Amino acid sequence: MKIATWNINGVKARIDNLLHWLREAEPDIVCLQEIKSVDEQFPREPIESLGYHVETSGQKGFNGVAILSKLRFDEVTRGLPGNDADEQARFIEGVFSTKTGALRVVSLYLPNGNPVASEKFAYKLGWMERLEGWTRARLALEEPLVLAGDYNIIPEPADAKNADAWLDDALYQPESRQAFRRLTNLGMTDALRSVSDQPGVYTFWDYQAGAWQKNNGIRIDHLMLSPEAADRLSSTSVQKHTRAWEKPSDHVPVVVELAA
DNA sequence: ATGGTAGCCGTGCTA
Repeated sequence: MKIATWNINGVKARIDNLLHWLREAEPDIVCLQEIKSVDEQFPREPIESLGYHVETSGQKGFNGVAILSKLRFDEVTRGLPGNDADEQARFIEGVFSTKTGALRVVSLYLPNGNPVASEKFAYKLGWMERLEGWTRARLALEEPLVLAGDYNIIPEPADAKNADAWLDDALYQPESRQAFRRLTNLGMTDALRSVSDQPGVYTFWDYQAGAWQKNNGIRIDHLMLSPEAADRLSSTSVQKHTRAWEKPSDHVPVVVELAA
């Protein structure tokens, strides 16, 4: 079972790349972020033609998440609970039936939070607090759970080419990193980190200032696994080659393979 | 080096 996350940075602008990658990598479940599309405009037909079921939570212009799955959805839930005033499309949960039981997969797009001295950073921290509460409740189910997405968090210095350059950035604030660690402390496993703690594994390279050419990247796209999912983790992969494609997203897909 | 690029949608906002 191959489960992927990819911040696509505009699904309509990226549809050719997405279809090419789906054919090449053949993932079973794909979590997309920043689809930047309303649900009605999401290019679902060519994706469905490749054998995927499609569930979206979009909004106009920015944000928006989706899950593509070769398995049928048993349940779909949109939105992270805990703030009725929050209208940003950043969270969608799908439940699937596998040979070994239920599998829960979330596609999340955590707020960027910049600039730090703004209500945007407070929104980010509030969102993370809600995510922590949601995760604690879901962990009580003792099911395989994959929380996949763009966390907009650099967990450790080794997750940036030049961590010092991010000291004033919301992605690398102590509060952001602490909130990420709280997910780990609840029992969630950072899939990539658990396979290797080698530095220099990045998932995002800015379009600006030749970041890709200089390998000036950061690791901010994460798949967090419940114990029941982590027990089945067999491999991980960062699909770095897609960053060199024509019209690339600034993020690349990250894939985990779970046994059975 | 306080710029630079990209998407969406409309001439600004978000990242």
